[in-house]
Amino acid sequence: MTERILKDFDIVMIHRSGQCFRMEQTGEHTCTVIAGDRCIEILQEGERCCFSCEEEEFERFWKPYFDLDRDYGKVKRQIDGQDTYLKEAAEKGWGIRILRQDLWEMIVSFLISQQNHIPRIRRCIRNICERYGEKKTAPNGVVYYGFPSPQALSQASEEELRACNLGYRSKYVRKSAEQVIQKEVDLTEIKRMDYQEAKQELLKLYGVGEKVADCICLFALHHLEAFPVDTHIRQALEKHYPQGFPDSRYPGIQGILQQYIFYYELFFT
DNA sequence: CGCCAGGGGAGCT
DNA sequence: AGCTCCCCTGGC
Repeated sequence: MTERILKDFDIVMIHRSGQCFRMEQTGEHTCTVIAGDRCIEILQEGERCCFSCEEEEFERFWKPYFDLDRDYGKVKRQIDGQDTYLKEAAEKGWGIRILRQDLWEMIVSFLISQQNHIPRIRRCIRNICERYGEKKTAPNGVVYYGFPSPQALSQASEEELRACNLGYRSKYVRKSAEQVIQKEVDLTEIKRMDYQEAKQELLKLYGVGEKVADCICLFALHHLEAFPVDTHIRQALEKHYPQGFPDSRYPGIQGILQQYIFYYELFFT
């Protein structure tokens, strides 16, 4: 068990922001998070947070995972005081953080996300994990499934993936898995690249376009300058930033602001 | 019940 | 650059 007082961190907000599809809210103040081959329970009451892991694992894995070394208060203070819309969005989205999730998992998750709702994305991912992932048991006895490897997913037939509810995205997942295995796209290399290079490389994957590539850059590679534009964001930009989002004012934190806007549009409009 | 949009992208023109 | 189809679930 690890206890911390954490400012600007709200586990329920992170869950609701929909960047992590393997997070489950189990109570008013509790969440379960599965990341890679780990599973953790988190209890939060105000700024008091309890993580069901040892100090060492918390420091080495979960602290970077939840981006706890970054000062999000500083991000808030950088927002243009005249920009009431963005200030409001940041206020309502307070506690959200940009996670550092697994690269392959984000590729598959955002391939599945297209033309899809968050509850269904979650269900699709649960299906493929239960079918193709490795079954594991947490120290507290909870059974969970790891995320299926590229090998495991490339061996699934398109029909089987459709049975997991992926629909026409099945062939995207299969082909991308194949491209990764063949090192046509090298995931290890991508992790070393800067934002622009990584994005170009990700666009080679079948089924990955601009928006999905940006989501992967943001949620797996932690390139905070990535600003994924989906239908919600596009509408918000047209309405509030007819001359375009002021990128140059917010170098290296656009992705965080995008999450505030996305969350605000999803829940408050 | 029917209708329709929903965290896009590929494959045409 | 613009258009159509991909699939299917939840909300109205």
